[in-house]
Parts: sequence; structure tokens; C-alpha cells
Amino acid sequence: MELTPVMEKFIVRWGEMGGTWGINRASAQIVALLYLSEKPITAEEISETLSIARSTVSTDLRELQNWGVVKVVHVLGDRRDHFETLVDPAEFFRVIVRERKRREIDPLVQALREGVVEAGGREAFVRDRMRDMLEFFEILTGVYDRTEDIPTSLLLKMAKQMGQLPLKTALKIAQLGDGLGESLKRLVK
Amino acid sequence: MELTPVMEKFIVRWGEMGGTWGINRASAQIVALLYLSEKPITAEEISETLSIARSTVSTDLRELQNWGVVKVVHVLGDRRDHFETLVDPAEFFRVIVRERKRREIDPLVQALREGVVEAGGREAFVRDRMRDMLEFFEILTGVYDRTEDIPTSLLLKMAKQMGQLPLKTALKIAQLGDGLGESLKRLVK
DNA sequence: CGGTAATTTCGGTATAGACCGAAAAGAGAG
DNA sequence: CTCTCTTTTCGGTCTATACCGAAATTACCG
Repeated sequence: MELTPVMEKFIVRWGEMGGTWGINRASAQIVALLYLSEKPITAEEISETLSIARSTVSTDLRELQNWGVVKVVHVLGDRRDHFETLVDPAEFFRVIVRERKRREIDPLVQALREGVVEAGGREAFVRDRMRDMLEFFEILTGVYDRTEDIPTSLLLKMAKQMGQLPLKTALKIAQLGDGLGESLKRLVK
Repeated sequence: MELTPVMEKFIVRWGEMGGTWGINRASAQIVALLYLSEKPITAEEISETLSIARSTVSTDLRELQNWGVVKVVHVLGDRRDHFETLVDPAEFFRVIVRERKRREIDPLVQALREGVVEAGGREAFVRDRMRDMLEFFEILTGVYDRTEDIPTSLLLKMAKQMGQLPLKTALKIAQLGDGLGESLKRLVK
């Protein structure tokens, strides 16, 4: 597969970002390539196009499949596996967030819960600090959980609408404070 | 400074997480220690307590100050700098998000804009894919921008309220779709 | 202006983890 | 069953970067 300069630039940059997102560079590049590809491609082809060792491609594809961002596709009359990635960026993003929450946030919350108990009354200050931290994460995951059951397309529309609100309006909504919950419920009645 | 087992556990875990969040372990541990400390402490003390080289502490404190999560405090009659961190987890979190957006998302968006132009009509498929990606990030940053001007305390209250909504209600709100914007505007009138 | 306490700079080392390539394992086809 | 194509496993390097310690710099005191 031949890469145009535009494609190459995108893939390189995407790869760089991968590192900071808990995905290694090679994996990120693979996803980028699949994302730009019109049809599913083989591991061999990925390896050649990106100059990544065949074995690395194999390992990383496996990892990406575990994450649920890459799928195998079979082509009639071809023994080789062909791969494709999610085409909807939002879908892709959700997977990343979901996984990172599961791997990083959830264990932390668990640890904080235990810590608060262990600190007990004996270390009141430490306990309170940990409790604050815990409370914050619980609020955060609370909001996240609300989004879990909403289809991506709807979520996107929501985000779009919210992003287009005048700043003033956004602020006013925030100022509803504790009344916000009730207001929203009334809104959909 | 003496660490209790509870404190140590928290600091270690926090340090581990730091790596995956674009903050190195030492820096993350330093923040954790400061977070658990009742009063500002010196670099020397941090170095001893965490067994991190004095120079590393210095470098990392500088970095953390740049990020805006650590501040210097001066104690009367003491030439040494004392350090403290933000006490509000939400505040802390906002700083992290703001910085990462600036360092990672913004440049990517910029690159995508350029890429879309360069791809032009000649590489329609690639251009469309990049355009999709760009559009997604623009929606995302749009929502984020709306939150930037809202004080943390309000934002937290908002989050809390949203997290406590029944799933059904959350879904209904999402289903307002394109009407959501107008509904929200009416809500605050 | 010394002198000392405190901080920062900087070159070198250690370490984690990504990546490679050879070899093993697996999967059809004849 | 064996031969070939494909994928996976695994031990060894290679690389980025975190971290260290000595030396330089800065800040402040008497």
C-alpha cells in the first residue's frame, strides 16, 4: 500500500499521540492506517506499509482487538486475516475512555475506599483528604455512567448542542445548582 | 516526615497512575505527598520522605509549578521554599485536562485542518475520514470550552446533579436531539 | 564582601517497555 | 499426512526518558 504525504503525516502524528494515550506508537499507527484505508488490509500489508516488524503487527493487532477498536474480516478465497477499524471517531473515543476508566479509575476508587476505612479516626486528616478525592471521582464516574447507555449518535448530538450554547446560557444552567436535577426532569416530562 | 502505611499506599498508587497520565512517577508522588500534608513542606523534606534525589525533586517541583498544581509558600524566618498543592481534586483535575488539551488535542486539530485542505479533492476518501475526525474533535472541544468559564464549584454541583439523574431521564434528555439546545435556553429564561 | 544555606543545571546511568527476528505453532490444501 | 502459508510466541536488543549526584549557581546572612 502506498502512502501519500498527507496520509503519512496523519499516521505519524497519530502515532506520536498514541504514546501519551496509553497506546504504543506502533499500535496507534496501525489504527491510523486502518482508519485511512478504504478496505480491510492484511497484517503483512500493514507491516510493509508502516515498516513495522510482522510480529509486532501481530501482537499489536491482538491488543487492538482486545480493546475492541479493530476487527478481523475474512475475504472469500483468501486465507489471510484482513483487518478494519471503527470508522466513527466518537465510537472509537468511547472505547478508549471506557477502557481507561476500567483499568485506571476503577482500581483507584477501590483503593481510596479501602484507604478511607483504614485511615479511620486515627488519621483524620489523611482520611478526609482521601475522602474528598474519592467523592470527586464518584461524581465523575456518576456522570460517566449516565452516558454509558446512550447511543453514540445521540450523545454526539447532545454534545453538539451543548457546544453551541452561548457561554452565558451555559453559565446560567450551571447556576441552577442543586435545582438542575429537578429542572431537567421537568424538561423531559 | 513519617509516612503511615495508609499514606504510603496512597502515594505509591498515585505515583503509578501518574505514568499513564503523562506525569512521571516522582512528580505524581510529590503531589500525593503534598496533598496529604497538613502544611506546606520543603523540597528537602520531600526528598527524604520519598527517597527521591534532591535534584529530581527540584526539577519536578518546577514542572508542577508550571502546570499550576503546586505553589510556593514562604514561612517567616525560614529561607527555604515550602510547597503546597491544590486541595480541591476537581480543581486539580481541571488543570490536567486543560493542559493536555492544549498540548495534545489542539495541535492535532490544527494538523487535521491542514490535512483536510492538503488532501483536497485529489484524495477524497482520506479527506473525508480526516474531516470526520476533525468534526468530532471540534464537537468535543466545543463542549469543553463551554465549561471553561464556569467556576469549579458550580461545575461540580452540575456534575453531581447529572450523575444522580435516573438513567431513563438521561436517555430522554439525549433523545431531545437537536431540540436540546433550545430546550436548555428556555429552561434558564 | 566572604560564607553558608538553598536551589538548579547538567552529564551520566539505570530501567521500563517497545520493537525486532528467529523459531514454533497453527491452519488449510492437496 | 505432509507441505506451504500464516500467525503467534519469545528471548534479546534498542531507545526514550526518568532519575541520580556532583558541580555550578543563586540567594541571603552577618
